[in-house]
Formats: sequence, structure tokens, C-alpha cells
Amino acid sequence: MAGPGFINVRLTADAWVEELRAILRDAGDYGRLTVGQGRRVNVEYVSANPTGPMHMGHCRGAVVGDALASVLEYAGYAVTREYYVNDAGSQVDTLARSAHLRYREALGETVTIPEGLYPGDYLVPIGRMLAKDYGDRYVTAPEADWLELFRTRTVAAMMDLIRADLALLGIHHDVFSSEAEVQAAGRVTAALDRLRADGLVYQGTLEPPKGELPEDWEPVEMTLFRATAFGDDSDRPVAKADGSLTYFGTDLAYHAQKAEDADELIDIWGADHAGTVKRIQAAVKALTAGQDGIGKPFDVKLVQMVRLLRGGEPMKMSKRAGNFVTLADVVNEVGKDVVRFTMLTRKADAQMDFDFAKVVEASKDNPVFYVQYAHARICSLHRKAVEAGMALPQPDLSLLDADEMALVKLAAQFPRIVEGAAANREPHRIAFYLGDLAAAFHAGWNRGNDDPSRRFLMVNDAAITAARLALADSIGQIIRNGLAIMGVAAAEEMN
RNA sequence: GCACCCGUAGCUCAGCUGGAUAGAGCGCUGCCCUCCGAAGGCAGAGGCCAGGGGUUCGAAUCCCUUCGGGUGCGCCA
Repeated sequence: MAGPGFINVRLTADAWVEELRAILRDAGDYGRLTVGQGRRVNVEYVSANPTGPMHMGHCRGAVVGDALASVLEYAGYAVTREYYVNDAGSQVDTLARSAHLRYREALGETVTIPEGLYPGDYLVPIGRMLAKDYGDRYVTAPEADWLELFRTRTVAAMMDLIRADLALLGIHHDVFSSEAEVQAAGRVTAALDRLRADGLVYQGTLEPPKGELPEDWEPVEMTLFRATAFGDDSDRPVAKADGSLTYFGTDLAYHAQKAEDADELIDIWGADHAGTVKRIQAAVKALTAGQDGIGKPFDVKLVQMVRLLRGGEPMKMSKRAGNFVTLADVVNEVGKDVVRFTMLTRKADAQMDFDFAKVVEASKDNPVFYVQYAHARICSLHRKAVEAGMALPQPDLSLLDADEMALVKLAAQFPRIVEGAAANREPHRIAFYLGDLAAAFHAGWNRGNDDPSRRFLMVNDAAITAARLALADSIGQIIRNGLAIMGVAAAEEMN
């Protein structure tokens, strides 16, 4: 005993040697866990509105969600990657009208995009496509004739654009769910009827907000969900005074839909939606609670905004002018791996700066580079050994010294890191761990600079080289496994 | 006014399902480059973990509270 509640257990060197063998044997599967027990987890992320291409505001949520999905898979969950397409609100009508203008433009008109419509150039090719398909049939036709058609066509085209952007990041969702389809399938009515039967949906008016009262406040009767019964601060409207659904009204039914095929739900949201977390959690609890009164596990992970910098200077962006930085621009400039890794170098709920200059910097304070560099060094050892014409025997791992075994101990923590990252839904832990592991490996490498007898590659000693290469391989394997979870390629050479 | 997030080294941040002397990078100080890849390396200084209270054998970690930042706040999506 070493103090209360403490029992010191010292594993023998053999145990660590055995772990090293396990890393090399299990290779790409080392660190895979069964803690998920095959439970079905639905991870919904990105879900950007289909009104334009992906911009950098979407990027972090996309990467965090995707990496989280991978971590959970690695930990033994059955994961569904899902994207919710908001194709039912007034914004997609606005999109259709914007596309209609571009359609007229494609037929020769000179158009100006009025305030309130989407001015982006990305609608120009959509306009051309519509012109090609429909000729001048809808130029002067009343809106009712073309709105639905143009909406459908344009949303489909936008989703193609978004899927292409996501593919640049290596992100592919399993399921795309449509808000319009959730409504058309009668799921909203069904969900609201159920809740109404339980007294959780009712006609009523909301209390005016505390504090400063809005000028034009008038009590209005609408359809409300009793969110206060589940810890929210106020009941929340599911249908407006005119009877049309609110966003929340459909979202609630959508979550009920997801819950049908999943044991657990996770949403990845931008932090600007933090204010609506409680109501959706209340809704999921109400809709999924069984006889025990406990709903299905449902986490909402908030992802903070990313500030874009170039050489320390914030980049000016104006959404109105439509000159936002697109995701494609950034990926094309710095590469998928840099974007993905960097997005995971901070915990999701902390704000982050993304500096175009720093993320590609080849230095020790750039973990993207440092981890890649470690892997490249490990790969280079084999090339060097071959060049030196060495014939390596079966490694005798008992030749490794205490410093080298310390590296094995760190590598052997990988499964626990995966477990923690999965349990806490924090994929950034993988990135930090890889940074630590890479640093430890580099330190080991550097020992060889001070003392040549401690180099990994000892041309005159095949036995020790074989053992040390086995050690290096195990580190390389862990780096590959970790990077694979993050969706980052492991470089074999640095340029 | 209410809710949520945050407050850890000079700076940027890890650590938070409670556990042994609180970690990293930058910056700072001092050494080190005929040497497997020095696009660096080693060592050191630097912290009442915002303040206060509580739970516990034990708290940066959990609870309450104060202060200080950020965000959101009736039928927008």
C-alpha cells in the first residue's frame, strides 16, 4: 500500500514485451475494443443547410463528427453517420427563387439579385442546367408553377455540391434524411399526437421573456411542447399561430425517427445553437422514454467557432457579400490531412484559431507535422536497413532497455485512450495522445544523436537493430491506427 | 433577468467518469550541431488550477456561491 486507496502493481518487463508483440500481431486492429458491445449509435453531423457550398464554419463540426464516429466504431459500436437535410423551410424557397433568377439569366436576361436572395455564383451553373432542361417554359410563369420543381432540383444540386465538398475531407455519410420527407411521411403528426395524448403537447401562450420585454410583444396562442417537464426553461412552440410547423416541430419528429433504429443518438451542433439543446433533449426524452421513464441516451456535442487567420491577421468575411471562405478553398490550399488533424487539436467546445501559415509549418509546435514526421522517420529506418543490406533476425525483445520499454508503455496506453475518447465523445484525445507518443519517439531518436550506441539502426549489430526496429514498428503502428481514426493519412516520407 | 460554455505557467492550450510531486508547446535562461533525417536536442526557472464554501481518506476534477469573459434567449432555420 502506498497511501489510502492505493495498491502499487508493478508489471514485469515480460508483460510489456508481451504487449509489444500484441501491437505487432494485431497491427491495424490493436486498440480495437468491444466496450461498445455492438450498440447502435447514430451520429448526426454537418447537416448544413442545402443553400450553398460548405464554408469553413461547417468544417470543424464535420471533422469532429466524423472522427467521433470512427472512434466509436473502433470502440465496438455499430455507427450510422447521418446528415439531416433541411429541405423544407422557407430558406429552400428562397433558394429556389434565387435559382429561378439564375435560370432567367442563363436565358439571356440581365438580372440583379435582390437583398434577401442568395447571391452566390454557385447558382449560375444551376440556372444553366434548369435552362437547358426546361427552356423558357417558366420564365414568365407564376411562381406556383415552378417553385416546387426548382426547389427540388436546386436542393438536389446543392446536396451534390455538399457531398463533393465533404468527399474532399474524406467524409461520407451513410444516411441523408430529408426534413420534407419526415413531414410527408406523417411523422410529425404522429409524434405530436403521441405527445398530445400524454399531455405534453397543448395549445397555449408563452410567458413573455423575463428581463427586457420585446417592443411588439403580444400573447399568441400556438401549439406548445411541454419542455419544462424535462428540465427546459420554457415550453417550446412546435407549430406557429397559423398552424404551420416550426423547425423544432419537425426536428422533434426527426429525432424520434432516428431513435427507432438506434440505441443511442449523438448530434454535433455549432455552438450558436446551444440555446436549443435543452428542448431537443427534452423532446427525445419524452419520445423515447420507456416504462422506466428513462429515454435513450442522447448527447448533443457543441462545436465552437473557428477563427480564420492568415499570418496572425484575422480574415475578413462577409456573409452578405457572399465572399466567405469555402471549405474547398481551404482543403485545396493546405490539404485534407492538415485540415482534419488541426480541427482535432483542440477540444470541441473550446474556440480555435486556424492560421493558414501555422498549420503547414514544419516545426515542433505543429503537431500535424510532428506526428507525421515521427511516422516518416520510422518508415525511413526500414529503407535504411535495406540500403545497408542488413539481414535482420527474429527480434529478441529482451534486448530493449528501460528507456525503450518506457516507449512501449506509452504505446500500450492506446486502447485506453480510445476508450476514453469514445466514452467522453472526445476525438481530440487521439490527436493529443499521438502528439505525446510522437514526442516520446523523437526523444528516443535523439538519444541516438548524443550516443551513437543508442540508435535504432546499428549497422554492425543486427540483433539489437532487429529489436529496436520492432519497437519503432510498434510506435508506427499506433500512429497509423490513431491517424486512421482521425481520418488522416500516415506519411511515409516528408517532402 | 434566465440558460449554456469558459476561467490551469507571461502566452496558446491539455488534464476534468476524483487518486500519488498539476503537463505540453511558445517565450525566457544555460549548455549542445564532424553523429540513424539538428525542418533541432538536453537541462532549468516559472502555477494558492479566478476567489470562497461544501462533499470525501483524497478535489484542477463533483456540488453551492461570488467575481470575471463569451454565447443564446417568443411563432428563425
